Amino acid sequence: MTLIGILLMCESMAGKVISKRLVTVSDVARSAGVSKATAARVLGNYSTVSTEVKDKVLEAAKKLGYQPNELARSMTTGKSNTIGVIVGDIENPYFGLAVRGISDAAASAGFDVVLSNSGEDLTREKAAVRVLLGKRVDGLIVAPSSFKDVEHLHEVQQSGRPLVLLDRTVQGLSVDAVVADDRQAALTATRTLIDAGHRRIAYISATVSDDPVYRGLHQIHLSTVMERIEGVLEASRAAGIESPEQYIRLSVGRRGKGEAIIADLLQGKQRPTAIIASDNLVALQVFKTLHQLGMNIPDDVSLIAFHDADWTSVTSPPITVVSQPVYELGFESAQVLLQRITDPSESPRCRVLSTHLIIRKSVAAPPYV
Amino acid sequence: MTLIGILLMCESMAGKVISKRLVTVSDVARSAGVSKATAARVLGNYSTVSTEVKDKVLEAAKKLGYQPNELARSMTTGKSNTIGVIVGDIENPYFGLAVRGISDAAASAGFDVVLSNSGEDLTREKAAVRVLLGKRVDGLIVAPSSFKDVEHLHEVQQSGRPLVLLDRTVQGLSVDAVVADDRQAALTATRTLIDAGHRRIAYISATVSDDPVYRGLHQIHLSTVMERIEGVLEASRAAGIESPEQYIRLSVGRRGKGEAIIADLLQGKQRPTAIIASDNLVALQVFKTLHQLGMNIPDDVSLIAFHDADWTSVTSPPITVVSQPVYELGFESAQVLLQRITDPSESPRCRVLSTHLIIRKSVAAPPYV
DNA sequence: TTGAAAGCGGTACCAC
DNA sequence: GTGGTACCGCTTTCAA
Repeated sequence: MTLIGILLMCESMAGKVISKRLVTVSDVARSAGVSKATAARVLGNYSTVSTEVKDKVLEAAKKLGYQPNELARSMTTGKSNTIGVIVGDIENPYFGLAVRGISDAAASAGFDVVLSNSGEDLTREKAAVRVLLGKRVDGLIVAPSSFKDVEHLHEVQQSGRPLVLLDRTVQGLSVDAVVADDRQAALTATRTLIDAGHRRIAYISATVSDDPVYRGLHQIHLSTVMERIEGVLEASRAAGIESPEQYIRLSVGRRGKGEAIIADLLQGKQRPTAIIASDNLVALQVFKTLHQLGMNIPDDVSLIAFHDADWTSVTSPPITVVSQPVYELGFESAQVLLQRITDPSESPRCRVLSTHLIIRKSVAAPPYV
Repeated sequence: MTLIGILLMCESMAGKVISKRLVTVSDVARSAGVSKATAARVLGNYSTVSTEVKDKVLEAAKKLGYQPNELARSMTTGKSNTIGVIVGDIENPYFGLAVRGISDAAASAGFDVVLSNSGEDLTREKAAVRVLLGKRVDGLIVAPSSFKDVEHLHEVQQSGRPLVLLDRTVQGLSVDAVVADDRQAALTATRTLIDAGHRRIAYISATVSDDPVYRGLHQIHLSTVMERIEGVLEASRAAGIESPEQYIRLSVGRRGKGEAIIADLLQGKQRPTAIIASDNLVALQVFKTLHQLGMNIPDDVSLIAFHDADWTSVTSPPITVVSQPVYELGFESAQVLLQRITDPSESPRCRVLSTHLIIRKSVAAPPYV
């Protein structure tokens, strides 16, 4: 019916269909025989208008198929009712779930979400920040791909729009953040393995690095990775394990030679007897590599993976995992952001959501102690 | 350095920090001692400006920390350089992957992506369409949650902005679409099971319905589901199987009593000997239920699942799957959309991307033939 | 309660 | 090559 209205209008205009020109407040006003201001008042429902005039305008609006131009609206008000989100990799179920948390929180507050994918690339992340800021989002949620280079995040703050960090923190910036207790999680996971008798424990991360062999913190760009490595090392050292860092490997991402790196690690003579995988993609690669090598979980190698993806319970053996409150991470970060948008006065806080270990069947005593 | 510029400016303004007011073209023009028009020309890099003036403007812009207001830009040009995307469930890795395809295609053409989540809810989908249209996206990619109710999609077309359907088609609307060959896929999967000796083949879908038992096509809202059911039934009938529809079940989604529905189905006296799962979430539930029931794959029940999620190869047994070109579905749909944005003249086409079966170990002969 | 008009921050067309 | 200015579609004073 609305559609018919549009068609009629278009055709009535000198007989030829004009589909480009959209219906504006002025059009509605003219059609309803009132001023533009009055029409605007009822269409944007602010101020007060007499009931009869209001009806008249509404009717005209419906007849013409009026749709407000949010761009124009945002331009005058300065608010877009939109929050920008920049994640590392939307293909990763981890972020998918977090984004749903964000969407849900935003939607229930009447906010829209604009999503950008940085691909864990700092350059793209910076570009995304510029774009989103350019679109005048009311606030930004970012999972920063580097905790070292934060100039662009600083610019967000300078623009006066609130910023919330998701999943990861950065250095040298006073900003709200919602993260998981990665250090503690790594500590717990490592201790669990140590308690089971392991002394050679590998941590395998997907984080990119020139060298897959860990040489030091300078290779690390993600706060989560750093936290976890520190957690692993702390637990190891507390147990008197010597040079535990020799078993750390990086760059085991989606597109790379991850399985080769894992195979190398497992074929050294002093091979690890247990592996902690930084996410389930890494866990998957460990699984496949182990299978190819004819090794068994948990008899030959024990495994603990970060992130309780739903499938980790149906493998054989089912995988012991660090369960992270991913949805909550997203939901909470959006909550914080919306709060800051409403009232920017409060000072930044870092919220740490806790994880817990879900014990399944992928951890056992090491093959030879 | 940019930041310092901003700070200086703010502080130089009567000593108090003014963070609200953003730098505009006029500000830059004034600072550079040129007209607004000239400044605009270099800042928006159109038309021609002498090199020296250009440098002067650029310098002033950098000093003040000018950031273009894309909203204003879009308003005058009528283009936002943004495409809107509405998917059913971003948490589903299937859509996550498709969205990455879309993002990649869009990014390489200099377009941004605004994402909305319908949650497979028609009302939310309609709202999302309105919002995105209101934000003046240049085009829309939608995975429609119903092929029957398409009024809102019609409105998109009426607005003059191109629309591309992703993964699913609708009825009564001439529109571009990029989908997989679901019917053919279901046909092939079913035949594979029939060839293995199965006569009682269940199709289990996540699509919501009041009644988990299939009574007829009127329960179905998704074109993909319809296509697949038809494929299953056609292959079954061709093999002389009687009333194959008795084994179809619906509503086995994330939040529901999916496992109970599956358990019921498997405990009937004429239980199916093979199952086709509509996605890997369903497959997962089948896996778990079977395990609880003490049944084995493939000895007691054979399984074929739609979507080759990475984990389906590490279960035991690894699952035979219908591999869908999900990333390509997204990438291609964006390509088509961008093409339509550039040149709206061509008439709509439906592109069907082909799937293929990946044989693994979850299919065997039925337990008793 | 209603109307007229001044912006918001750009673009684009017009003279000069 | 540059400057002046009329828009884009809406919100928001300010008067009437």
